[in-house]
Parts: sequence; structure tokens; C-alpha cells
Amino acid sequence: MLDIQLLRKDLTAVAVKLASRGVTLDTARIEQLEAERKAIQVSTQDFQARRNQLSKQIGQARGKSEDASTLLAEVASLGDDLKAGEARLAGIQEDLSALLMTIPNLPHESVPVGRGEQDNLEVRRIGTPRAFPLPALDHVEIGENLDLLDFPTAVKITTSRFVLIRGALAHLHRALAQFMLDTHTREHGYQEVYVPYLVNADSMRGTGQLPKFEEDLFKLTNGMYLIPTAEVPVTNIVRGEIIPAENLPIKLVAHTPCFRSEAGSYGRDTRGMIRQHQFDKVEMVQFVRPEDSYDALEELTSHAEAILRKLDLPYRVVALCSGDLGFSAAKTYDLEVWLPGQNTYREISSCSNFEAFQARRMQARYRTEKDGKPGKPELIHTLNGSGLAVGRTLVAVLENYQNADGSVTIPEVLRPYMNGASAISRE
RNA sequence: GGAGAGAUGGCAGAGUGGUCGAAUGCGCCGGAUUCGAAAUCCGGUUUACAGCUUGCUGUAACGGGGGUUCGAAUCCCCCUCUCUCCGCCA
Repeated sequence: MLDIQLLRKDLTAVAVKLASRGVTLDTARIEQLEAERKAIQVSTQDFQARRNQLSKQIGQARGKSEDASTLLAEVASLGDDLKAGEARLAGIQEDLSALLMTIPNLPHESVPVGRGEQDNLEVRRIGTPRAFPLPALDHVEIGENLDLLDFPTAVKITTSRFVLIRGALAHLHRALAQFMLDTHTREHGYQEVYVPYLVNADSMRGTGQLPKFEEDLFKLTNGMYLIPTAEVPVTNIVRGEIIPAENLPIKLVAHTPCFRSEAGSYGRDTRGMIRQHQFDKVEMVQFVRPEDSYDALEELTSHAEAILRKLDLPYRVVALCSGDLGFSAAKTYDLEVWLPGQNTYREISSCSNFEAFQARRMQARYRTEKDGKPGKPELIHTLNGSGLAVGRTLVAVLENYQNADGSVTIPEVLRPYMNGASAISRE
């Protein structure tokens, strides 16, 4: 959610920035609603002040057992105007906030301007794709040849876009998540958290999935939602809280399954594990002081990169352009891993600074200090990033570590998690 | 699932129709006292929004929503959550 003050003060500048995201702001409607709001709020508050004053006098008169009938008559005359004003004001406030909830965040000044994916800016490229003597297989062939990746059975159990993983590959999948959590907790200073996978609508609104993107979510019959990312439960930990300044930054990491309906992605990535209704992800979340959030974004991104480096997977870092940014993000770096089977880089992590956008929706604040004295509560900045998407990391390991004999070498750093095994072969 | 109790400020906890944004205690901040500290004493200490002379004034908020009333923390209805007992259960 944007700051309503900013819209009042500089609506044109907001509209210009949003235009760079490809979003047209209905400035005329906002101006009109604001003008109405102001007029009605002032008059309504005047009515309320008068009513409160008269009511107080009635109470005093009653206390002295005096006649209050003239006061009662006057307050009665306020009645209809007051009620009508209150109702109109509530209606307009509702319209305004509903509108505000659907406006995306403003891009940071460092975000490249562009329309879509093709305008994203490659920031750096790390590692060299390995040369394969024969055309590299994709993870589906590798996994099915090993008899450890089973899509047809998953379809039988549920529907498409699910997978069944067996044996050493399931173990490798678990090892990856463990390795990521251990790295972030031991080397990067994150506290591990275990969180609910079902959340309420308030939490979904807090991080920005609702009200605009309900069709991307799985909703249960009791009104709860399956989380599309650990970002939702983890970030909402601080919803409605005022955090002592000395507790910042707070750095949390969680390993959760993620559920996405993938509505509207029919035909895209239908093969393999790239786009699934259910996948595991290790997610890092940071709560920081506003002045620290852009340093924190670089740091967070480097934490996600550390996993790819340790796994020795070639990747590149891409700064999303204004037109490709997610709804709540002010700036995002995508990490794209090299997939030999697709002969391309594919997204494996997304690291974003949301500035105060989510914090304002959640009313997540921290207590500032002025010369050692407690000051006013101010909105924190929130960040998060995948560190990493576990399913896609498994894909990347399979494809990058495949051998000509059909086996897959286990990356060094994962071997302690795999009982020391160095490769996965057909059992 | 059944029966009952409850939800008030950072915390504890009063308040059952009016001068209550809310007693009191704890905590926190400032000051006095002290060589310094503890103890003691004095003062301060919620948030959001609006208006304008930016410091004041006003409005709203006692789990959430609705209602009764000139006036609701207080009365009525609905919802959510918490606790206790019983049942069931990984």
C-alpha cells in the first residue's frame, strides 16, 4: 500500500512512476474522491463535536435534575445530517482504501525502466556452463532414466503439475533444503522458523497477495488459504507489532511447501518440475530500518547466491525492470540458474525490497529513538528472497551434474547430507 | 463435538449508561535527592486521522462487525479468538 499522504501531495509524480510499470492511475477519480472525503470529513467531524458537546451538557443537566428538553431538541435536529454524513464518509473512505489496496508499489530510482522480461538488466554472470560431449538431457529424462522421478503416478494421485520423487532423489531433495537452512542459519545469521502453511485473509492482504491475486491461490472451504510462499506467514509475524529499534534487523528463514494455482499459465512449462502446484522453498525474510533496506537487499541477494556458489551452479543476477516487477516490490533481483537441458538460464530465486509497502498494509512498525529517548513508531522495511527454490535447485543439480552413463554426481557440499555418497545411479 | 468463563493501554488489572482515552500498580522517560547508585519523592508516558496560524484544536478507537440511546468500555445481536472441564485425536 502506498502512503495516502504521498498521493495527496504529489499525485502526478506517483502516476508517472506507476506508468513506468505499465499501470495507469485514475488520477481524476482519486482527486474527486479526495475532494469529497475532505469536505465530508470536516463537516461530519463538526457535527460529531457538536453532538458530543450537547450530550455532555444533557448529562450535566440530568445530574442537577434540570430540564434538558431544549438540548434534546437541538441534538435531535442534528441527527439526520450527522447519520448521513457518517455514512457517506465511511463509504468514501472504503472506496479510497479499496482503490489504494490495488495500486502496486513504486519502483526504486535504481530500477531500470522497461516493459517486460526482455528489458531486465543482467547485473553479473557467475560460473561457466559445463561443456557436454553429447546434447545434455533435461531433468525429466535424467530422473525417469534413474526411475526416481515419476510424473504419471503423481497425475494419477492428483492432477498434472505435481510430481512423485523416489529414493535417492527424494533424499537429495531433502538434503538440499537442509543444506540451505544450515547455511543461512550458521553463516548468514538467520533464525530458523517453522510456520503455518494455512493462513487467513488478513495475512494475504498484509503481504499483497490479496485482494488482487486471489485466482493464483488455493482457497479452502473455511476461508483459509494455502501459502504460495513462506513470505506470507513469515512476514506477517510482525503484523500489527511495534518492534523495539534495537531488535532490528530481524532475519528469519523458513523451509515450507508452496502452493500455487498457476491459473493463466496453461501450456507454459508443462513438462517437468519447473512449474508445479506444490514445491518446496527455503525463504529468507528481513525486517530492517528504512535507511538500511537497500544494503539489506544486496546482502540478502548475496545469501541466495552463496547457495548457488557452494553448489557450483552457473547463474546470473538480473535486475528486474519496472515493467516486470511484482505488485509489492520496489526493487527485485532475480537469480537465474543455468539449465543445460533447456540451454538457458531459469529463475531460481527472487530477492525483493518492499520498502514500507507491506509494512503499511500490516501496520508493522518500530520504535525510533531520538537522543536515546523513545520516539514515534515508524514503518519498518520488509525484504525477502528465495534461498532457494528447492525443486528448481534439484532440477539444476540433475542437469548440471549429469554424467554420460546416466548417473548424477552429488555436489561436494551435499555429500555430508547424503551419507557420504558421491553419485546417484540407477538402483 | 458438548458445557462454562473471558477478551480493557507495553504488562497486570479496575471500571456495568454521562465530567472515562479510561482508576491503581508495574514498566519506561525526565527531574529532585545522592560522591554515585538503590530506595524515596515530583512530573510525563496509546494510536490513527483531519483541520489550520506546526502548535494547538477536533474526530475516532476498550477483540471485530452491527444495533439500542441525546450519550456505550458499560445494554442487545452476530462473528472471531483465548481459557477451563468433558469427549475425540497425530
